[in-house]
Amino acid sequence: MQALSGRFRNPLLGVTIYDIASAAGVSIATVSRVFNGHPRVSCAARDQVMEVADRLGYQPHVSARSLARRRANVVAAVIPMLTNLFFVDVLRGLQDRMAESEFDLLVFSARTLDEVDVQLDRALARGRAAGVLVFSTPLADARARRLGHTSQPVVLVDSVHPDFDSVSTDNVEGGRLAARHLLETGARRLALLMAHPDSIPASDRKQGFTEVLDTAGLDADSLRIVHASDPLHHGYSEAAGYDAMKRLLHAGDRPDAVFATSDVQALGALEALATAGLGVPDDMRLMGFDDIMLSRHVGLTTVRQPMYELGRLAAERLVTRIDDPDREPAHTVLSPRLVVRGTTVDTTVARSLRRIQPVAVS
Amino acid sequence: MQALSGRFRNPLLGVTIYDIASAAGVSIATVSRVFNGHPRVSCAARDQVMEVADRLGYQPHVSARSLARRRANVVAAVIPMLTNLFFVDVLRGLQDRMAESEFDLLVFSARTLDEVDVQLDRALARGRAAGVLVFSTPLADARARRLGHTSQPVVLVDSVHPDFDSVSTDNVEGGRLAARHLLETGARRLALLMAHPDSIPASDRKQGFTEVLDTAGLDADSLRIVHASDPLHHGYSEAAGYDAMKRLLHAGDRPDAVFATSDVQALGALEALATAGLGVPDDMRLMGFDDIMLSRHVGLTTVRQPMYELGRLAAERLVTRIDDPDREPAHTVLSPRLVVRGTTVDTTVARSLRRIQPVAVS
DNA sequence: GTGAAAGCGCTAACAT
DNA sequence: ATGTTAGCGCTTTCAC
Repeated sequence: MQALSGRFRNPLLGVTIYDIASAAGVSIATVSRVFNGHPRVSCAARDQVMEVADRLGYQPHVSARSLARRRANVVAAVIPMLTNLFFVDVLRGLQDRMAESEFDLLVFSARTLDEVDVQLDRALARGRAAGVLVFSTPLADARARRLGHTSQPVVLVDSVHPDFDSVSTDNVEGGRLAARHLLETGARRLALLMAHPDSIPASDRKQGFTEVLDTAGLDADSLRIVHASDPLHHGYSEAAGYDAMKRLLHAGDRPDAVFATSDVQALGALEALATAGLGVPDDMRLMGFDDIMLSRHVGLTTVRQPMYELGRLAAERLVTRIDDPDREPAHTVLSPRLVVRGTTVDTTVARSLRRIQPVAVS
Repeated sequence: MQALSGRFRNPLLGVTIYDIASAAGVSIATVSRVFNGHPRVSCAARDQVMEVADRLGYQPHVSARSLARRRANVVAAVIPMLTNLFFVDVLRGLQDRMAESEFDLLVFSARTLDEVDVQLDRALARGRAAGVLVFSTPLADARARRLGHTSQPVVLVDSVHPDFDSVSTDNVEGGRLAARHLLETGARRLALLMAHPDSIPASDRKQGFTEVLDTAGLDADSLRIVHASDPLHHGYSEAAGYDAMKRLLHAGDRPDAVFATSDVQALGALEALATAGLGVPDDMRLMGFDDIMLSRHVGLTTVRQPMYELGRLAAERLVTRIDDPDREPAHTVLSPRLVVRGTTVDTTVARSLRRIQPVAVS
């Protein structure tokens, strides 16, 4: 066995296939084949290569590999508003699925939807990622074109567009669940705390919500709608909820039930109510959307999105599409579920309900 | 201006510097120089190159770049227990700082400390990352050697080791703050809800905690210590806290104050108390550590770690070290802060305290 | 089954 | 200031 060749450098930093090849007495092609599970290699050669590689602590160089293969070994996730606990669970699902694949996960987070475009460009950089997951981002023309112009597989999470794979929750149905529940508790003067009006999920929830109210025969006056004033996080923030509730209370003619388009908003609203000295659910019923971890502790009634599954499925879909880029876009829609807690019904009732419908720990 | 050369492929997929060079009538070296901000290029050439690159939608290929430069364009963060809300805030700080740099962020999460080693290997793969951030991971010999053997810059977050840069909170001091506060509320029969005994942060908090009790002259009998039974998440979980509190109550001789080594544990403990029909703070005082977002809503007294700053500083430190790998390891220790809420003192008092010491929104 | 050789797209040292 | 050229470490034909 001859000594390591002239290519030898820092033994820890740069063991290359050349080093392995010369130490194992084979060509670099054989080494490469061994590391790519190529079938046409003799057992003898394979064993020899593996032994040497092990001894020298060889690791393939990821950039060299992806350059030669013309395929990146990471996927990118573009996530606006990581502050929203919603994304934490989704991210977990994503992580878990990706850990099983050959891909690593690049995370780009954005505080506003404008920042999303910047991060999207970073994520779509040539050779950067084998695929991109785009979270909760309305795909107006410019952005859709940008995504369409790339040959990279794209999967939309929590938003929908005909040209791309998507995984989302049935937000319209979620809105219906909320409306039905509030009506069932006896509420008649309702209010809707909206996120930014551009937000597709929020609009969908609104649609389902108002649809049920219409069907129930409530007139237009019985629903008040308050929009988030702050564009930050697209209105999905405690501050936005707090502020919206303040304005709602200030306007007089207090509603008896409020549906916020997200839990974070609802929590802000809850604080505004506490500050105003109002009790929940006695003075006002309140519910949110998402079922983030916090909501269980606070006892907030909400519509649960299967967040972890959302992340896992999205990752699954992306991996599938990377392997087969030419399939038709598929759209997966998950069902939301009502979770009744103490902010809409008397707590003793809520407790017994909770016992029947235990909180899922995903 | 001649047409694109034979190297021309998919106009969207693979515009290379060769395409730009021939279209702009310069050499590839000049194109490269323009894109690397090299000073010695004429304005004319620069403008011409930029114009063409813009028109053709050129983007440098990241893998090719990092291969040629011998430097990756991403940094990796290895994060155990992403479920713990603690990490969410740290991650935000990280993200914000990294967005300002040339580096993108690769996230590796692990559910247990064993998984950390697997993810660490992925993160340390040759050519993968320009640097690695390792979160909350005890660096026993094997792991420290593994990290020492790589030439990649490593920054420890929430743990300390002489060989590496680190950014952490003064956990011993945090433990002291907790003990002093509980003593001040009049508590005399104390209990400590520990995470896994291997956890360095938890041990440090314990050390500070017991130190103050000793100084105050409490005998050994007045402190009961319960360890997390479940190794998952290293004991930093609601389930662990719930279980530990159950065992504590079951053992009889109820303590009048409990310090949990993390907020998530404290929340679990809180549930166990509620289930047992015990009130807080009347029947028992309870406090945690971290000050995750949830704690404010629940009204949990706790010791706040500056999580966002932890993330930001760690990122800062890593970027610095990548630029200058030979500097001495630096250790930054941030100060924790007591945050008094309703689980240790009567709520009206807590409210007035809160007014004086408003919750920081980082 | 194996090796030689031609790239992958870029950077950087060396010329001029 | 600009071009030529030799890599970076790997994959992948194409011969044999």
